[in-house]
Amino acid sequence: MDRRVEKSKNAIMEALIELMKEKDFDKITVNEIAELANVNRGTIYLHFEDKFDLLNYCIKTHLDQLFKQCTLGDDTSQSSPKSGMLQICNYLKQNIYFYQLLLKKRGTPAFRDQLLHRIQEMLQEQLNKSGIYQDTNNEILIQFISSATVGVLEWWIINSMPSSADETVDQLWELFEKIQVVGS
Amino acid sequence: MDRRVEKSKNAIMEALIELMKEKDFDKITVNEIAELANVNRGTIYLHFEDKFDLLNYCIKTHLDQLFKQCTLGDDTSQSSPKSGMLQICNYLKQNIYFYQLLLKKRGTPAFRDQLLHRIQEMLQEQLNKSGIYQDTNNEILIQFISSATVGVLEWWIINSMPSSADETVDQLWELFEKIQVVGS
DNA sequence: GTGCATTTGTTTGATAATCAACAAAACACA
DNA sequence: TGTGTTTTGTTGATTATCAAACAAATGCAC
Repeated sequence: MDRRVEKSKNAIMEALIELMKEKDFDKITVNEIAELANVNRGTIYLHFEDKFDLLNYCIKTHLDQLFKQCTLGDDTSQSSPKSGMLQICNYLKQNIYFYQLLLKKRGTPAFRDQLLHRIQEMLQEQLNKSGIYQDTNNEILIQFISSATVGVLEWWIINSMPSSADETVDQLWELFEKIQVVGS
Repeated sequence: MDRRVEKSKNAIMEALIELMKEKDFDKITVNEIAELANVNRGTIYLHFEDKFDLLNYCIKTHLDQLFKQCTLGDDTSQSSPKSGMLQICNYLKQNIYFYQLLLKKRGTPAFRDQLLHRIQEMLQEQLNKSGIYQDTNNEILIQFISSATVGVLEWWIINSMPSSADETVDQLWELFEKIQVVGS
């Protein structure tokens, strides 16, 4: 990708996030974003459909980073689903401000949706690998687990992570074991 | 000025300064600057003759900022030459790392020269205003005072500002009074 | 509602920055 | 000294960004 588009996109994304710290998403004007990003307003429309497209791209980029960083450890000895989840939690912790912002502020169910989708994909992959639960309806199972997981993560983030990452994942895994979706 | 050239120039300048913290000026390659600035190498040549031109521009920009900020207080009640010098010292203090870098590292007598020149201009203006010493040779006087002043500043900066700004300016002014270049 | 101001998307031509390639200069080193 | 490598400046073709202007849509006060 051309240096220029990368720089512009980054500046625009950062500007949006910065502005979202101060005011509601739909109170933010494209002009403000352009100004803070130090970019011509037209440049924003060059890369994004509109404000909403920009927000989605923003979220996507951050989730990309999260999942990339967390599957990066796959080549090490530790690559169990549980350690993957622990990595995710630790990454969330590092960027708590950003994720809290996206979950607390209304107007961004898009974030929850994308996160849910990612978790579902991750689970699907894990299930295919492990081969367990081959006989049951995977759709329902995935829906069940992913919703539960995202719910817990959502709670964990919004409440400023009252329990430690390890503790949280441990408890989560205990529940999984009870459902017998992971080896007890 | 076009947004793009400002952004590029700033990135390039910052990159050079960043690199000068680590290695000697003439060991720095244009490629490195471009890389760190995240700018095409050609872009550097678009704005600057070469490395040396860039360095001079760097220094000029920073001195511009210094003197602009320090003559900005002119509309307030305090605008005496002494308070001006105090402002300069305080500004130098704020950016000590940068100025120390330029004075300590060899290969940048350009900085001392530019600073001296600025001080001389400043003095010239002050002398024209006040009208004192009309009868003596202004050239020599300016040379004398500016050299002395820059010398003191140089010492002050290189030695990590061992005395406070007020203290330093007070002492400097005491000497000026002895030469009767300012009212005692 | 009516009018006024702001915001949105889009378009224009002009310009800056990009990449890739190049020859010449400077450098390293056997 | 000669040779291979790095760095330097420069070039040409292409793309991204710019500023300014515009009509349509939206919002807001009265």
